Amino acid sequence: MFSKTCEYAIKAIIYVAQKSRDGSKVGIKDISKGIDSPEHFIAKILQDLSKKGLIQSLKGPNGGFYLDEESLNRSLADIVREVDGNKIFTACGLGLKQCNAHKPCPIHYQYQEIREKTHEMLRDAKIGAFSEKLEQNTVFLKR
Amino acid sequence: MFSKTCEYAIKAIIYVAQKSRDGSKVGIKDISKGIDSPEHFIAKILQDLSKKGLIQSLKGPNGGFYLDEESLNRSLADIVREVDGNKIFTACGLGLKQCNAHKPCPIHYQYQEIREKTHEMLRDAKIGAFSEKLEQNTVFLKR
DNA sequence: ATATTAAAAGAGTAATTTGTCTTTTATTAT
DNA sequence: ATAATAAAAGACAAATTACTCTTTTAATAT
Repeated sequence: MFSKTCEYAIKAIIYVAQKSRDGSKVGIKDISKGIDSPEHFIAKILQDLSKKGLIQSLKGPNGGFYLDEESLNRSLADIVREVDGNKIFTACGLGLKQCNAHKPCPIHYQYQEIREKTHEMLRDAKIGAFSEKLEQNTVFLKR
Repeated sequence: MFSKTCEYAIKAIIYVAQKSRDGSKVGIKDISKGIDSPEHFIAKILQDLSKKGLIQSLKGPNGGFYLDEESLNRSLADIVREVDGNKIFTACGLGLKQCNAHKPCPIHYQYQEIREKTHEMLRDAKIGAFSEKLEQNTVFLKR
């Protein structure tokens, strides 16, 4: 479904969203442990997301990653689009470059439905919405 | 969604299904052109599928690939399972090793639905069912 | 029997994705 | 100002996926 990079990105952002609710900032080590990902790898990923404005950061003591209001209101679809591109929302299931109602692949219409459902699910999943469930341990980011 | 290998496998099998309806056999070059794939690569893939019994082959003059009755009655799900494994039907959307109703990831239930729809679509898609549409040019395997 | 045909097998290379390590830059507390 | 902290940046390394090329084996037609 998603690349490893994208999986880590999603988990990291959800993790930071919850951990920085009180205004504090979250360090790489904390994040990497919290989502069970390679430390330097997630560092790279967050640098990219930071450049793209999907996460905020501050260097130095008491520095770390956090999310501003805008970032909190984003959906998983926004993250996925930035990290994996929009092929998951648009590409043909069999890899055809041109695949549409006029010249459909054998699974065009069936896969279109799945793409739409996927898009819907990611669009409806707002970053900020998971914090409470994480807090209450009714959803998890590792294991 | 699928690996390149799996995309080629699906297209090749559907192609062979149609082309060998009259009892003839289809050569690698023909297949590779018919589905627009690298010739030697699809050769490797078909060797594997042949070992696994998802496609039949015969060497020598007038040899090539074809599908027996059993193979024609298989679904795309069977091919996908053999080529990419069953992670597409079972794995967690965020890559968690343990992810279930008891310890769900943030998108567990939503993604479960998508997995089920995907499974359903592939299970219902029988290899033999595409031949007529291909013949009539209402579905396509390349471009 | 022999030449021809076409898949099977094997041994690579190339590209992409995933992950690691080291150095630099920015921020803050003292 | 200086030391400490933590992200940014850059250069690799490993693993996986995608693809290529050559040789061998099996079947068939003559």
